Amino acid sequence: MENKITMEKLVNYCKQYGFVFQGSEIYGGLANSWDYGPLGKEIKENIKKAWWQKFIKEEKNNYGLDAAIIMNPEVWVASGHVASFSDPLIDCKKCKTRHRADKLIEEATEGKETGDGWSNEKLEAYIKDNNIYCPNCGSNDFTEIRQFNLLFETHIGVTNDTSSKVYLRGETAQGIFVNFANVQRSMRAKLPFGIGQIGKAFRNEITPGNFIFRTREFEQMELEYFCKPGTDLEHFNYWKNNCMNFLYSLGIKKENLRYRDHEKDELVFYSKATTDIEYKYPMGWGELWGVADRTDYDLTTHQEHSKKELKYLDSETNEKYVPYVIEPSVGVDRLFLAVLSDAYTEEEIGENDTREVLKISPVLAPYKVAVLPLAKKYHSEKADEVYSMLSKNFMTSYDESGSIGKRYRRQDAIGTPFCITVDDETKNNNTVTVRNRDTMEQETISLDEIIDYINSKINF
RNA sequence: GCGGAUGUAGUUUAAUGGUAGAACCUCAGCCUUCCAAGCUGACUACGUGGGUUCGAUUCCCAUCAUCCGCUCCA
Repeated sequence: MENKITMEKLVNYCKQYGFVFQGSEIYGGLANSWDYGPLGKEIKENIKKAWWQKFIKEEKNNYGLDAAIIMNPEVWVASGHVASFSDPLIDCKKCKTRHRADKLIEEATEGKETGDGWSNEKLEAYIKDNNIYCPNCGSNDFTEIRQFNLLFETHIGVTNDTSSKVYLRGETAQGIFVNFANVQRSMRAKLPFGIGQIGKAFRNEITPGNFIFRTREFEQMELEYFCKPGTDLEHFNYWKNNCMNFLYSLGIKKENLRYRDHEKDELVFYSKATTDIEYKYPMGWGELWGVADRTDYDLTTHQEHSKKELKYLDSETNEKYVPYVIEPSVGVDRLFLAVLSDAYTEEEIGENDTREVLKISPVLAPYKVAVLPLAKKYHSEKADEVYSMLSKNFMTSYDESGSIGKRYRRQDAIGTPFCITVDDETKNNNTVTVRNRDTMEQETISLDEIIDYINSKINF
């Protein structure tokens, strides 16, 4: 039975309840920028906390890092981002198709000229002088070449001279690679070990879209797991499984998850093998988590460019080598999108009655508990006390407006797992009624036990 | 970046060359002691900027944003 939410509905839902708003909305927005509202911020934080718990805290040999967003620009030259993040693109004025200028030349000359490393002027001149035609419509009326560099550029200092040009990081991974030796030494780490990082990355995507699925500013949770060459496949498979199990543990439905191995011709140049964990988003299957065997590409290239040795001395064999690295990389925003679209449900209860329920894991729920005085007039004061007590332990919501049923529905819609009703019994016997989001069942619990009770249900 | 479509309260929508009506939501009051009750009232909208016109939410242009397709996707 498919109960899949449409993207349009999800966007409205997110706005309505304060999960995600359009960025800079009162100024007409900014394309593909989104702001996380009060509830979205909580979920995002919980997602990051869960990842950190699983991939850093609970792994004996994994360490955390928080590297700078703006790095020495040489980092991006070394990594290959500056060169291959930018393609010389050219548009056919007649049929409006877009082509890569170097590929046009390569195809037209059947490989005699590749256009590799040519300046834009040279590419343009060659296309003009040699009457290279648009493969789509046969015209040779092209626009000028435009360089699309996926890295955001900015400048350090007040003058915009090129020497001060820097980039916003296009991935958090490079911060890890350049700190490989620092972490290894300071933590006295032995292979295999991992370094993980959560942080923002920036890419000037040509076509972002699908809500928060692809944006120009996004947050990554990346682990770089360093290992001895030759053992990489074993670790690759281990992390593939681990990532999938993590998703299961967050309550994401198995039928909405799958592995997809990259084909040989699809692999990026540095990678030996890549498997995506895909999720069935409202718009269809799409990448959620990429697990890549990056070999020793990154450390080797940084070693060459920085002239600093990034080898590991294996104390067992007395060998020195550049470790291989397995990279499981997931976007916080994509995981957020997956979690929300997976949890959103419209449930029929009784005849002609539905309730909106966010069946999100209690671990990720923005509010863990809501305090509801049964009758505002008689129970608000006591409910305040209960709120004060709970809010020291949990994200707690408070609502005294409307009927009790209405308030349950509001909490259902934002995924609060427990509603605590304060009534005369609370005043007289120190007990509250706890109502469960999923079962809609109630039980009576003493106020003395309530914190332990909730804790037992929401811990990861 | 190209092509197409769209743009009215938070949401869904109605009508109109003479500045807009509703439903849901929200809020307040009355009522109400456990699953969207009722009554009364309140708040809130023509994406933005130009142009045509006596007068534009309506027509035209630009712009911004969203959606679909193309392109791209370290």
